[in-house]
Amino acid sequence: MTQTCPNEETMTIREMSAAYDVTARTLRFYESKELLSPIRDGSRRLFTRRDRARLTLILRGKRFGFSLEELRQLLDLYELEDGQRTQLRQTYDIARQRLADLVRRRDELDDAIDDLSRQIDHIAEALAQPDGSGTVRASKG
Amino acid sequence: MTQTCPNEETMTIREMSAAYDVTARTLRFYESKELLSPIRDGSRRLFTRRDRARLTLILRGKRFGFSLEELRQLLDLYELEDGQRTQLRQTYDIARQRLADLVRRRDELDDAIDDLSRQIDHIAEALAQPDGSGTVRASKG
DNA sequence: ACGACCCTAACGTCGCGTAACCGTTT
DNA sequence: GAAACGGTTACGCGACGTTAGGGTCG
Repeated sequence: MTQTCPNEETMTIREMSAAYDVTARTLRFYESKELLSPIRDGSRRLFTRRDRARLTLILRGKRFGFSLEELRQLLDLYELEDGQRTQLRQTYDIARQRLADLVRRRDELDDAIDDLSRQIDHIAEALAQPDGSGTVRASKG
Repeated sequence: MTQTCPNEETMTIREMSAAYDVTARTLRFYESKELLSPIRDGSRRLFTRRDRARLTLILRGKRFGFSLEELRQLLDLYELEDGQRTQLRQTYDIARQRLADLVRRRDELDDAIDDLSRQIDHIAEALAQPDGSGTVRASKG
């Protein structure tokens, strides 16, 4: 053992990927994008509490539709000066923007679901027909 | 004019992109993926009614969450022998699969929207605080 | 000779997955 | 000596965007 445990709070890449259900590749990728910055034990990565906090935010943020680049910027803002009014304001604004985007996306998805449901019903009807009365043609609108 | 108008029904790439609100690049890309097959006037593309019908389906399909490859297959099925039972069956099955996917995605989106809304409320509270009582820290989950 | 339009070819983007190949530790 | 972990490099996908460079009209 060169230095098996420099700090009880650190985790190996395996432990991280198990704990957060992401691949090791993803963790390395996030490091390369400067979203995480694990310390090193030789060549091996050791992820700190800070990395874990950031990863939590990253994974959440992704669910919100943030891009990794946007998340990096947000994390850096948090890091810079925590609780600072201006940054918080920016985060708030960006978050509200995102929310609006998500809602818009969902509405589109709703439309798509309605449309596809109707299409499926039409196909079902056509399938129920005894013979090829050939009225399936996809146009009409 | 070498052959300005071989058919009144054809459209140039510009006309297409204007009519369907897609870029010329997209149309060329779709041709390269064999989703469209415009005829040529020299090197220039002329899009036929058939191309337009297909593009309509493609753009719809994309809203349904179909990939271009899936759409190509579906279009080819339609083309092959219209109204044929087996193909219709396949289309139906694929469409139902897609629908399930879309619904799952929407549910996730709903969750994300709820989460983000709550986050925004928290930030709003923090912003309402008179001083930096520093309780913004993103963890807690 | 000019702009407006067209073309092809090919690299850039995003978020990783998936090898491939190598070294170290157990 | 082989399994199980770690590492780096680098190509692949999907759906185009984006130069770069050149041809063809009126």
